[in-house]
Amino acid sequence: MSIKVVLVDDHNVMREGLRALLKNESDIEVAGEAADGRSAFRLVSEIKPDLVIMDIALPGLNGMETTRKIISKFSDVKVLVLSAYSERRFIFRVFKAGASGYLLKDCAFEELVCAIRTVSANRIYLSPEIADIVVKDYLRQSSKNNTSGFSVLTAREREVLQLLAEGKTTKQIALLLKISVKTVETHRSQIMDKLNIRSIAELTKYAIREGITSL
Amino acid sequence: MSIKVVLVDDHNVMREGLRALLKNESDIEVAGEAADGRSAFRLVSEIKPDLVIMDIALPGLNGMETTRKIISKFSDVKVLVLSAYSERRFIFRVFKAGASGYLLKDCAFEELVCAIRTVSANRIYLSPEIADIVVKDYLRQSSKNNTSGFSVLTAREREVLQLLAEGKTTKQIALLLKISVKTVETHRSQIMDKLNIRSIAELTKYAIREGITSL
DNA sequence: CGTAAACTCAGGAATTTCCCGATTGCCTGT
DNA sequence: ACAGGCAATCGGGAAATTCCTGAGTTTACG
Repeated sequence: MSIKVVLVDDHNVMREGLRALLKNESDIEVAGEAADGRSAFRLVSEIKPDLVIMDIALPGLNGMETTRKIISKFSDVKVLVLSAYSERRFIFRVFKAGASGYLLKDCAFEELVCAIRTVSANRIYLSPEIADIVVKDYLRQSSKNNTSGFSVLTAREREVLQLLAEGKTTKQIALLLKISVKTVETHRSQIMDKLNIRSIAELTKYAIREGITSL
Repeated sequence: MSIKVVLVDDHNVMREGLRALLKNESDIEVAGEAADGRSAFRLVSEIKPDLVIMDIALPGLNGMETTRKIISKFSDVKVLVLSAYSERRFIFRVFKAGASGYLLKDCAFEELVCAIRTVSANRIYLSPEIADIVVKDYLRQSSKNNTSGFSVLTAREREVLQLLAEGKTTKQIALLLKISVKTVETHRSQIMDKLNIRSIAELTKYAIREGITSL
C-alpha cells in the first residue's frame, strides 16, 4: 500500500513541482494539497493521510501551529516539515509540536523522498544541517529552554544584544551599562557562541526576528 | 527550436520541481540551474540561455542585481522573475533592472509556462496580481517615488551592502568580488557616509528595509 | 575633450576583536 | 555547610579591522 501524502505550502508552483516529482515514486501518492494552515487542518481531517509535508511560513496559521493542531487530533498522522528556515527556534518548536522530520527546501529531491519513507516508517528524519544544530543544542544541554531562543540568552546578554542590534559600539554599551569594555566583549562573544552567529549583521537579523529590536 | 531556460533559485527542491514540471513542455528546455546570483551570472555567460527564471531572494547577489548584471551584459537574454514577494519596491526595481516578466510563486504552473512563452516572444508578462499593482502605481504616477534611497547607492555599493548585511567580513567580500580589501573598505565607508549610518547593525536594518537582503 | 562620477587601491595610525585566563557572588543538590 | 555550575565581571596582549587621507583609472556624457 502506498503512502498517502498531503502537501502544504503557500506557493502553488512549489506544490505542483513536488507533486510532479513525487508522481514518479510508485509508493507515494499525493492525496491533496493546501495553501494555508487552516485549510490544511480541514483537509487532513477529511482524508486522513499518512503523512503531511508542511511548510513553516504559512498565512493565517503557521506551520508549527498547524502541526500542533494536526498531531494533537490525529496522533498517527506524520508531519514532515520542509522549510526554508534552519533557525533553532523553528526546529525546536516543530518537534515540540510533534513533527517527525525536518528538512530544508535547499535539499535534493532524493533526500525528500528518503525522508518521506523514513518518517512513514515511524522513524524521525533529520537532514544533516538540522541534525548538526540539534546535536549542538543537545551537547549544550540547552534544548529544554529553546522555546523561543529567547531563553538561551541570559537577561544581561539580551540586554547587550539589543544594544548591539541598535548599532551601539562596544564602548558605548560599556558606558551605558557602566561596565568595562572587556565585559561587553565577553557578553558579545558569549551571545555569538550560543547563537552560532559570527557577525553583527546576522546578530541584528536575529534580534529583529526575536523581537529584541525593530527595524 | 525550443526555449533554452536557466533556473535560478536558492532552494534545491524548487529548482528540481520546476525542472520536472518543465520537462513535459516540449518547447522548453532547462539548460542549467544556479543557487545564487553570482553563479547565475557565470552560468548565463557560459551557456547564453534564451531566458532566466529568477528568484529575488538569493544569497550573495540578489535577484534584482543579478538581473541588472545579466541584462547589461547580455541584452538579449530575457529574465522572468518568479518571486514570493509582491511588494512594490521589488517589482519596480526588477523592471528597472531590465526584467521582462514578474510572477508570484503562488501562481499556477500553467501560468508560469504561459509567461515563459510570452516573454521569450519578446513581450512583457505580468501576472494579474502584479499587473494590478503596476497599474495602480502608474495611475498614481508614483513610480518615481519608489526608488526611496535606492538610487543614492551605486550598483557596486548595493552589491557590497548586501554582502555586509549577510554577515560577510570585509575580507570575505574582497575575495568574493576579487577586489582588494581596501576597495571594499572604501565602498563600505562610502555607503555609510551616504546613508549617514555608522554601524553594521543599522546598515543591516537598512538593507532589510530596502529589500537588499532578507531576514 | 574635459569633467564628474564610479571603481579601484595603499600607507599608517587608531581602534576593536579575539583568545587566553581569572575572580566574585549566587543558586542548587546532597 | 559545601561542591559545583553558572552568570557577571575584568584584564593582557597579539591579531585583525577600521578609520583617515590621498590618489590612479576607467566610464559616461555634454
